[in-house]
Amino acid sequence: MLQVAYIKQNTEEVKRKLAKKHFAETGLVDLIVAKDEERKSLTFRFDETKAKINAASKEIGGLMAKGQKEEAEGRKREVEALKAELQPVQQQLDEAEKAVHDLLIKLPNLPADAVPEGRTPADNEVVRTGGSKPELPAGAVPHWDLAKKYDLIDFELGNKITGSGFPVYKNRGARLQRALIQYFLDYNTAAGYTEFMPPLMVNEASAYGTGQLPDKEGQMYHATADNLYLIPTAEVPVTNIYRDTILKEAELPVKMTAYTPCFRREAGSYGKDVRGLNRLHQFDKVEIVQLVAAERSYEVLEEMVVHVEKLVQSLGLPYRILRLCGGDMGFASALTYDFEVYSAAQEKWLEISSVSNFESFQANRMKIRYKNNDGKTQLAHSLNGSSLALPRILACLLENNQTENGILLPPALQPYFGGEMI
RNA sequence: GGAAAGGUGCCAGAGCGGUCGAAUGGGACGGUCUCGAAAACCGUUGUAUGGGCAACUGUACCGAGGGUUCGAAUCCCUCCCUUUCCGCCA
Repeated sequence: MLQVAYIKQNTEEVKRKLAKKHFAETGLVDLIVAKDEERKSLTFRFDETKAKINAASKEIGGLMAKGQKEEAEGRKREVEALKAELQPVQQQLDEAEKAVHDLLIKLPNLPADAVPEGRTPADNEVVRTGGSKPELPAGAVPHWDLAKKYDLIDFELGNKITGSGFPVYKNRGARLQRALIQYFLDYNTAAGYTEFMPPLMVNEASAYGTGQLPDKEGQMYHATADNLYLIPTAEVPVTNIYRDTILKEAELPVKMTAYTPCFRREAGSYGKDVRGLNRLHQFDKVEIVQLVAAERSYEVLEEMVVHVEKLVQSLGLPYRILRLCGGDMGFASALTYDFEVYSAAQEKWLEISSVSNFESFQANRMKIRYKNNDGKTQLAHSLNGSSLALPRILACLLENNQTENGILLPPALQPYFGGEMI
């Protein structure tokens, strides 16, 4: 959520930046400014009247103590009148506050200057590429065939137990998942991230905090009997650890990592790219989250990108890093880098990580603040990224490393898996 | 699921319906002392939002939302949550 004060001071800039994100309703900006002015003057009137009432009530206390009953009664009638006067003001004030808030949460975060212009994924900017596309042996097949051939994943069984998009990993497929999770977590903790195992269900306040609610409600599985949501990413419970807290600047940066399954209803998913592991309702992911001082967030973003990049490199996968254009970015993000790896048999780039700086957008919703060294309290900046999402990594590992004798695992993974080949 | 208790500041923990933003203790921070540290002593230790150049000051906030009252942390109602005991159970 953007800060009203910022919007009021930089109205034109806000509109221009929203346009870059292809946010259509820039008229909301003027509405917010107007509503907030209304809120402010109502607040003034409310406070003024309330101050009179409080003062009079105090006097009544004194008069009663001295036994001056008639005087007290007189003051009481005055207060009654003031209260009648206050009542409609209070009502209007409540409405104005709610209106400002309801408008504010409709605005997406502003894109950073580095964000490329553009509307669709085709406009994303390739920042770097690495690795090289492998020469596949004759008769190379996509991962869903390999998964069957080596008995690693049973998609049909998942259909039976739950439904499509819930694969069952088995044998060395399950073992490889475990190895990847362990490897990713070790890699992250070695870089100073503290490991968490958070709840996989969150309450409304948490889902609101990271921006899943109110707009993206359809994306989450909702346990209505208890009003809890299955997490679409570890970002939700992990970032919410610090909801409503004021840190000391010395405590920053807060670096957290967590492995969790992620659940996505993907309500609006188009029937494309859904084969095999490409798009699932439940998948595993290791996430990294940082809370940092405002001045440092872009520096940290680059650090996180390099961190993820080295991890991808260690898996020996061909990859590219994209800077997302205004139209393709997420609602809450100010700058996002997507990582894609090349799935050689499908001949497709698959997104396996998204690293974003949210600046103070999430922190403002969650009230994550820090007291800086001058003693001033301000909003922290939050960042997160996948490090990494498992299914598509698995798909690439299988496809890119297939040989006639089996699948050769990258050296970094072998000790975790306990073998070289599948 | 049944029964009971309770939700107050960073934590613990007081709080006859009026002067309570809230005692006290601990912690943290600053200072005195010290070669340095500990101890001791002194001081500081809210958030949000208005007004003011500032000093300062108004308002709101004691789980959330309503209500009673001139006045609510204190009384009433609803909801949420926590703890303990019983039941069930990995």
